[in-house]
Amino acid sequence: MLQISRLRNDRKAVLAGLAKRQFPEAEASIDQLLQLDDQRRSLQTQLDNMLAERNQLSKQVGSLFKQGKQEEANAIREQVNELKTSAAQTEEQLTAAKQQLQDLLVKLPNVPQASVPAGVDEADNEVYQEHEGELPQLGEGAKPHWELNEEFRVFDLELGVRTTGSGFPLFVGQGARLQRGLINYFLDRATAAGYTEYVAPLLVNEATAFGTGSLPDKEGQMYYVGADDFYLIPTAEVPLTNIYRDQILNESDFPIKLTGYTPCFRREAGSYGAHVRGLNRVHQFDKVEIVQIAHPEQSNAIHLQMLDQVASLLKELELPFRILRLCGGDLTFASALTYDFEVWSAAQQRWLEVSSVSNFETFQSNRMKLRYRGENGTQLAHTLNGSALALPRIIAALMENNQTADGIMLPKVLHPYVGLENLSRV
RNA sequence: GGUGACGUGGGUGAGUGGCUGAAACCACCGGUUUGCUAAACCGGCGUAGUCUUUUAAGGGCUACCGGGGGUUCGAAUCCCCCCGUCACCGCCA
Repeated sequence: MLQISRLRNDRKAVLAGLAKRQFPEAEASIDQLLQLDDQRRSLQTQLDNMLAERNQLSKQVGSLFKQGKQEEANAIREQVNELKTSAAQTEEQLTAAKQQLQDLLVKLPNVPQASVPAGVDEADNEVYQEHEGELPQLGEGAKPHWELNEEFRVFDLELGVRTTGSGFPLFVGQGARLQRGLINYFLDRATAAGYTEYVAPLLVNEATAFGTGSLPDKEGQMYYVGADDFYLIPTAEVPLTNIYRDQILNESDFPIKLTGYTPCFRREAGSYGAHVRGLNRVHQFDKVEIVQIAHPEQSNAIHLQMLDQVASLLKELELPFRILRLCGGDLTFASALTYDFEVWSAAQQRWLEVSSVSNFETFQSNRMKLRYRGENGTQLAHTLNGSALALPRIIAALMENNQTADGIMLPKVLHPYVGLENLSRV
């Protein structure tokens, strides 16, 4: 959520930023917001004045009663009663204005940073870091992971259909073991980098879903448990970042680094068709997330450190990858700057997104009221997060890129974690 | 799920209708004292909104004592609903 003061003081820059997102209604929206805010302030002042008068009169009533001046006291009581009626009206108007303001404000997406390229969709993303060297070539007969899976049975989608529905894979035997090994490996690397590990709830309340910006923007994309009014988390970012909701930190608390492994649940409504085969797109998947709460002046540097963290994982996994800087049109609602990591799938001959690392600046913290005490009083902190990493596509890429006649070779770093050097045909 | 007790500032904890945005203590910050550290002493110390030509520091007002609603001239204090914590009972991986 953007701050009204920013819309007011920095209108031009905000508009220029939002233009990169293909958000044509920005100008009308902002004008209306500023108008509503003027209205809100004037009503607030009116109401405050009425309440001040009421308070003062009420005090008089008290002392008049003590002096035994009943009649005078009763006269003032009358007066206050009249005042109460008009104050109630003003308050109603104020509440309405605030509500309108809020409803409009939460629909404005974050302002992209200057470095974000303008653009409509993923075709306009900018390659931030190209893959070094040649992309690996597989021999004749190389198979995509869903075909390999027929021989290796790493996962089972049909079993998922039986228990739940499409897009809920089960991992089986060596596949389950690989999954468990990857989670431990990712968590070990995160904690080694100073992130504190949490095991967080997978169901969150509305305030939490709102805090990170999943509501109202992604309402239909989250699974919702109506009986208890809970949402299934689409990422560990949601519970982890909200740990600090409504907090006022000290500058010395920075940086705050959190990590956690969770399953993630996404309805992915409307995303059927091409490129959703096998593990490419599923409703439930596992992910290790890293989150940082940062001082505003440090968030961009921290963002780059987080990129290094993710890059080092992919290097150790020996997977060819590149880093994209997302264009305005591809940026998620809450993000000011996002880098995507894509791993090359040699068998599918395409890049698969495996991680997204974003700086939200004050967009989430303004919703969460996550502040710190700084030199200029209390101000909003910055929040950042990234996947380090999401499992299914990593598994897909490992399967595809490392297929040999002797099985699927696992990178060295995973040997102790998985207890296997390669996956075998079953 | 049932019954009971409770929910006050970063913490402990006073406060049952006006003089309480809230005592006291602890923590924290600044200072005095001090070989160093500690102790002692003095001072400061909530958040948010709004108004204000405050040169700057600021000042005024409003709201907030789990959340929402009500009673009253006036609510942390009384009433109702909800949420949470704890204890016991029930159920249970």
